[in-house]
Amino acid sequence: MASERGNSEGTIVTRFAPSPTGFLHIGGARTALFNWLYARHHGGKALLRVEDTDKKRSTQEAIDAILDGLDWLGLDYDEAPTFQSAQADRHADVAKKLLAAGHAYKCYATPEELEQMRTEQRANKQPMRYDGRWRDRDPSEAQEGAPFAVRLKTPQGGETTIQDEVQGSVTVKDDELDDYIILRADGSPTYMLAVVVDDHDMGVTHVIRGDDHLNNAFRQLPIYRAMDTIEGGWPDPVYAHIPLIHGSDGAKLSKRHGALGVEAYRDEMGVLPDALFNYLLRLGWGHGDREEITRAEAIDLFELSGVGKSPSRFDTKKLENLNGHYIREADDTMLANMAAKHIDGEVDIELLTTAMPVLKTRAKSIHEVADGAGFLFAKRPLDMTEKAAKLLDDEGRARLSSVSDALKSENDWTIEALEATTKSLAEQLELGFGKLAQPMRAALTGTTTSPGIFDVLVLLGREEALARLDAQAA
RNA sequence: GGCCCCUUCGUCUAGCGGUUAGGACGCGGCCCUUUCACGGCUGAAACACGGGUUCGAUUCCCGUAGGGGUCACCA
Repeated sequence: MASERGNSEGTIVTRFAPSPTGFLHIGGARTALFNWLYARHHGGKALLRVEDTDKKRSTQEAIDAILDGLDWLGLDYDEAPTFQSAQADRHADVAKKLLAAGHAYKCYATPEELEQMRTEQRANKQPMRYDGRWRDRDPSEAQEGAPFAVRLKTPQGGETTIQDEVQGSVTVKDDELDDYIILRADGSPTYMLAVVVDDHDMGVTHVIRGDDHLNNAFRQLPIYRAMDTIEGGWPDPVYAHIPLIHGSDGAKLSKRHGALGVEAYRDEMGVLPDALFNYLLRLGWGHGDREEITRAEAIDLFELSGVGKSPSRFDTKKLENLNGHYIREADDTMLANMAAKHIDGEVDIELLTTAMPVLKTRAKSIHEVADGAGFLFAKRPLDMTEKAAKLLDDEGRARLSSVSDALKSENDWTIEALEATTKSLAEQLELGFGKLAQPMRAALTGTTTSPGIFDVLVLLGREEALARLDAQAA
C-alpha cells in the first residue's frame, strides 16, 4: 500500500523550503519559481515552508525578506507558510518510532570524540564518515545517564538508485553513506530528519531543489523507507535536482555577480518582477526558441524535462534586455509611479504618465526611465551636460533665436504644427534639420539625448519651452 | 582526497544518428532617423579532447581534461 506516489487525492504537491538565514537570493528565487510553476502547470498545490530549525541563524528580517521577495515575484502559495521549528515534537516522535523499530540507535560518542575520529581519518586519507561505533553496541555500555544522539541505521552493502526528473538515473553505494544524526543530544531534530517528516506530513509529492541536495536524497530515502515499513504511507517522493546558478565568471555565485536579494534587483537595478520572472525561467530551462514568455505561457509550457543538467551563469546584460522589453510593455501609470520615486524634487505624475510612451522606449531599468524624465521637472537655469554645452556655441545660440522667433508665432502647439514650422525654418536657413534640433535639445533638456524634439516641446508646454529656448538664445 | 553531477557560439539555450548546427543576449555593419532608443536587415562567433559503436556521430558507450556539488549534534 505504501508505495503509490502522491497523496490520496493524487494531486501534485511541491514546496519551497528556504532557510531564513538571509534574503531571497537569485538561486533560491529560481528554485521557488520552478516549484511554483510545476505545481501550477499540473493543477497541484504549491506550499511554502520556512526551515528555521537553526534558531541561532534564523532571523525575522530574513523571513520577512523572503516572503516579500516571493510576493513581489508573483509567487503565491496555497496555504499559509509553515515553520519547521513548530514541528520539533513531531520530528522527535518519528525519531522515537525509528528507534523503537530498530531503524535507529543511540550514539554516545561525544563531539570531541567524533572530532578526533575525523582528524585521524583525515590523517590516514580515509573518507570522513561516522564509523558506526555505536551501531551494534549495547547502550548498557554507556555511562548511566550519559547524553546520546540518535543516529539512523542506514542500509549497508547495497546501493540505491533514484530516477531524478532532471539528473536522470543516479546511483550511490550504501557504503558511501554513514549513519547520520537525526536527533541531537538535546533532543532537537536535525534538518535531515525534519525535511523528510515535514515533506511527508505536508503530502509533498515532488521535491524540486538545488542539486547541492542531490547527495542528501540518498541519505533521506532510508527514512522514508524505514517509516514506510513501520507505519506505511511513506512513499518515496519524486526528486528533481536542478543545477545551481553561477556568477558570470563561472565561480560560485557571490555578492558581486548576482547573489543579491531579489529586492536589490527591484530597488537598486530597477527591475520589473515580470522581467526577473522571465529571466529566471529561461536560466536553466528552455522551450524551443521561446524567449519572451508571459506568466500564463510559463505555467502552460513548464515541464521538468525542459530543465537542463548543467549549471548556468548569471548574465546581467540579458536581464537588462528583458527588463527593457517588459518596461515597454508595462502600463504607463504604473511606470510613472515607480519612476517618480527616483526623481528629485516635485513631480507632476500626470505629466510623467503622459510622457511615458516616449520615455519607456529608451530605458532598460526604472532608474533609466527616471533619468530620462529628468528634463520634464528641471528648473531653469538648466544644468548642461558637457556635450550639451558644446552645442550651444555662438552658432548654436544664434540658430536658437531663429527657432524661438519662429515658434513664438506658432499658435498651434502640436507635434505636427511644430514640426512643419521648424522644418520650413530649416529650409529657409538652408540647414540640415539636425543643425536646429540638437541645439534645441540642449536648450530644452540640458542633454544631447532625449525623446523626439517635438515630443519634448509639447510635453514642456509652450511657455516653459519658449522660456528654455530663450534662456540659451543669442 | 572519496563519492556524485556537468561540458553546443563570450553568455542563456535548440538539437534527441544523416541539419548550410537554429534562436536569444552581447558585439560589428547597414537601414530607419532630429539625438538616444525602438524596429528591420545583416556579419563574426560553438559541438572540450582521445578512443570506440555505426555506412554515418554534436547526438550512443568508455576514458582524459576542465568545471561544479557534497562529505557537521548547519540547513
